[in-house]
Amino acid sequence: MSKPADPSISEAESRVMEQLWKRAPQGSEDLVAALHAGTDWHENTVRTLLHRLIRKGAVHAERDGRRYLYSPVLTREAWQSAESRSLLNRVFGGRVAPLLVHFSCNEKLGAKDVAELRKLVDRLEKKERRND
Amino acid sequence: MSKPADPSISEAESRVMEQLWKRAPQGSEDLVAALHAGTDWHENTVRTLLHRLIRKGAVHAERDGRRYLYSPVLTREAWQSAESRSLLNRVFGGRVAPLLVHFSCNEKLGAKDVAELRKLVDRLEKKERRND
DNA sequence: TTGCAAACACTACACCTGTCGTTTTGTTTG
DNA sequence: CAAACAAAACGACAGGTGTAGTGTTTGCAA
Repeated sequence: MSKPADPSISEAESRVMEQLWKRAPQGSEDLVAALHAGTDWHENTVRTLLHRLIRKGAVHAERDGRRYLYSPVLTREAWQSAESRSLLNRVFGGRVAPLLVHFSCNEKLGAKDVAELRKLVDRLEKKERRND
Repeated sequence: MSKPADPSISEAESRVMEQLWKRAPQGSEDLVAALHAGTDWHENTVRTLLHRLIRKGAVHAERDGRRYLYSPVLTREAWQSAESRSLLNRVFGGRVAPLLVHFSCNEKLGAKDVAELRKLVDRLEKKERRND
């Protein structure tokens, strides 16, 4: 039943995960290439990060002839959830509203974003009325 | 003109900042007491964190007789902004909407939160209409 | 079978963090 | 003034991170 994959992924490690979330499984050569465009990491750097991710249970490696194919175990959604929750607790005392207000006020929201938000609020209010 | 106070505050350090944001200036004794309730940190731990915060430019210390009084330089808002932006970029590719959707869907929002959100959306829409 | 390059594994190292222990120093008081 | 004490400064140490260098295995070509 393999541990729940401790999601304490470091910044650099998350870059590797991003590649794996885009496409999997991948050999390290592809990963190195993809990451070299954008980070200039040495190929050993990528391998080290892969090892650490495997040790953390976030990535799975299976042999394929002379090399390995790597796949993500931790899902992007689970990671986003964990990171978001961490921010929420660390920075906003666990309360969602201040965070939403902060983002809405301080980040530029396009019309699309606002529309999205409005739909959301509508849904939330409907749900609320339903089970009050 | 003192540097802009690199906001890379660690988890433990932020606990100290929280105390200073509540009340400032404070002597280390008060800080130690306040933090001991809740963290069980040794008094030297708190002092070390204070020093690191000073070195980072996030806290200012001024002599007061035989001890120091500490005050925050970095504001809570600036810190929240920096942390939020970091999450946004690291985890959500810099796009706000997915983040808002994530929080709204995955965290339990109380009626108060929803009301808050609604006011927000109203304001945003009004602003939008005003300058379109 | 043997040697080679590719792919992988192991080691390194400096800096950050969490968490104190130890030494210095500036004050207060006998 | 000197001893004692408290506050602060400095040092420490293990574990994580960013970023690689060096050693080792191995499937394949000759």
